[in-house]
Parts: sequence; structure tokens; C-alpha cells
Amino acid sequence: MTVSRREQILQVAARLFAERGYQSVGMDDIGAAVGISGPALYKHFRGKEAMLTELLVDISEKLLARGLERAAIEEPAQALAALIEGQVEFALRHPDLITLHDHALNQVPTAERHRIRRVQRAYVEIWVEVALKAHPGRLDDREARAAVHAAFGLINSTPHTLRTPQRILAPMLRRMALGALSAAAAR
Amino acid sequence: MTVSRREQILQVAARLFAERGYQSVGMDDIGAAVGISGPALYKHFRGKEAMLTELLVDISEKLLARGLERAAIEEPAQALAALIEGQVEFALRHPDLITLHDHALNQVPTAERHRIRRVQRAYVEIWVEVALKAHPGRLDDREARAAVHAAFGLINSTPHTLRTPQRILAPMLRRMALGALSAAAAR
DNA sequence: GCCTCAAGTTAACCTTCGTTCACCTGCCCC
DNA sequence: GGGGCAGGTGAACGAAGGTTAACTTGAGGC
Repeated sequence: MTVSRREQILQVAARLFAERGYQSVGMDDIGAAVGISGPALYKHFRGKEAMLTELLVDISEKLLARGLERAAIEEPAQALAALIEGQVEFALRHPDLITLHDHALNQVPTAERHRIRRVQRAYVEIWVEVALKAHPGRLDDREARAAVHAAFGLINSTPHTLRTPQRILAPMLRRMALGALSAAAAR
Repeated sequence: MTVSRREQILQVAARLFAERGYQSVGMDDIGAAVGISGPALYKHFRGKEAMLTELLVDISEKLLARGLERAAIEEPAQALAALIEGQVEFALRHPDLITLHDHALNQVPTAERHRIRRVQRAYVEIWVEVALKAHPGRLDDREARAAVHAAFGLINSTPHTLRTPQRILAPMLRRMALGALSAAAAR
């Protein structure tokens, strides 16, 4: 598991950003956490914002890629279950990134922020389409979108719940997300 | 609807903090947003941290009070529904405060943070007890706690979904939260 | 053996921003 | 009608922190 120094820095920065908040983490803190000192980070990144941007772009693109894979399943109910499973896995594996994902987006420069938002919207769109197919006639577009956001909120709450063992948490979250979406459609 | 200047400042500060993040909002910004200039805020508050602290203490105590009320209902399923309804109402009425509640807690000074955390834990405890009674034998303590956190995540996701009209969103969130908790218990 | 370059180092710079200070101004009260 | 206080103002201060600069060093390539 040898990661390049660059990746090591990104991982550490993600953890610190998630724990203390982007603005509360100094370049010196990040440097110290990987054993080098503040300004040395500029040999690897253009600056602090660039690190955050790269993290958020990576996350959103990874999620989108995973979403496209899982949504390809023909049977809508199975596709929905696969999407849920993917999101749960991701949230449990990368709680820091999940936290960053909705805490720190405003801190990235406008241009890049729009790019990230586009990718996020595409990901949401995948879910909405699958949810609509999985509950045909029970949800309109607007409701489906709201329901999907709520499901994200449910699944992405895991950073608050990491005390619970994953073998228990993962299946419970899958059940809950599925149950929540069914309930949303049970008008 | 005449609010004191003090309250006006708190409301505006909450909005700005929620929108841009605590650290990204300057005292001058807050002042400008209420028509006075930076340092004048010190006539009303000890400082920036004091404003945030007061906001977070208020929120957690209001939620706890509301929770205690609703949990007093004897029938566990009804109590759970009432808790859900209360949280949904609060989240829809005060999206800024909900956002602050889990984005900015780390920014308040340690001593006060612990106080707030205690109140939050008490609120969670209320939910856990009601959830356990509402689904007797189907959840152990740890599972119930995880499920409750997930339900909070679901309900508190509303700041992302404010485009949807409340008369649609509110009942949908209630259904989804109830459905999610039932699914958690349906082992 | 030397050149180069990647990857560090420390010191310094400069902006931002929370906070303090000294001062002003109505309004209320007796 | 003169204190006194609540609520402002603008200027200044000081610390924090992102970034830059100048310099060092060790490992390959020719």
C-alpha cells in the first residue's frame, strides 16, 4: 500500500479538513501531519484551495462513475439497491470525503465549484431516474428528487455514527434507505 | 414581528454562517448585513465566537425541550411520530440553524462545546428510548442509536432540498423517516 | 566528477480579520 | 438643562496564516 507523497498529503489533508473544518486547518498543520513543514507543500500543490478542489473533484467523479456502473442494471429495483449499496460502501470507506463533500464545497473557487456541482447533479439525476422507474407512477420528478436527497442525507450521516461496527451499520443503512424511498413512494 | 436588534443580528449571523461557513464570514459582513458597521457588534456580543455559541446553545436546547414534550406521549409509536414531526418542522422552519448545528460545532470554544454536546446527547437519548419502545425486541441499543442518527441525517438534509414546496416535503419526510426506522427494526 | 532537479528548510512578507480604543450622539430622566 | 447610558463611528493594533524567496541537499544521468 505504497502511496505517493502527493496522495499521502491529500489523504491527510482530507482527514484534517473533515475533522476541524477547512479554514481551521493551516498549511503548517498539514505539513506537520506528513512530517514536512508548511511551505514544502507548495512543491506538490499550487496552494491550499487547489488541494481542496482536487479532493472534491475526485470524490464527485468517483461517485458518478460508480453510479453509472450500478445504474446500468436493467431491473429498476435491483439498480436502486445497487446504487444504495454503492453509496453506503463509499460513505463507510471514506467518511472524511463524505464530510468534506457537503461541508467544504463553498470554499472552492467559483469556476471549479461549478464543475463539481455539475458532476454532483449528474449523480443525483441517475438516482432520480432509477427511483422513478423503481416506483412507476408513485412519484413525480420533484418528489423523486427530494426523496433522493433525503436518502443521501440518511446514508451520508455515517460519519456521525462510526462507533457502530460496519458489519451492523452497512446492512442497516441499506435497509433504511430502501425503506425510506419506498415510504416516499407510498403516497 | 419586531425583533430586538440583538435577535436580528443573531438571525442574520446564522444565515451568513450557514451560507458561507463560520470562518468565511467576517464581523464586517455581519455588521453590514444589519446596517451597522463591524465593531458596533461588540455592543451586543462579546465577540464572534460568542454569537456562534449562543446560536448553538439555543438550537440544542430548543430541540431538547421540543423532544421532551413530544416524547411524553404514552403510546410509543405515536411518540415516535411526534418526535419525527417536531424535527421535520424545526428543520423546515430553521434550515440555517440545522446547517450550523452540524457544520460549526467544532468552532465553538471547548467548554461550551461540551455543554452543547451534552444537550445533543440527551436529545438523541430521548429518540433512542422511544425507538426502542416502538420496536420492542427488534433493535438493541447500539442499533437504535445508529438508526436514530440516520433518521436525523435524513430529516436534516432539508437545507439541500428547499426548492421543493414545504407542503409536499414535510409529509414526505415524515413518511420516509418513519419508513426508515421501521426498516431498521425489520431485521 | 559534475549538473540538474526534485524536495526540503527557514525567514520574511503581506493580507485578512477579530478586537480594542477614543470619540460622538441622541434620548431619557430628574 | 445637564448627566448618563445605549448604540454608533472610524482608526489602529496584533495575531494568524497563506504564500513567496533564497538557500540546501541528496540522488541519478552522462
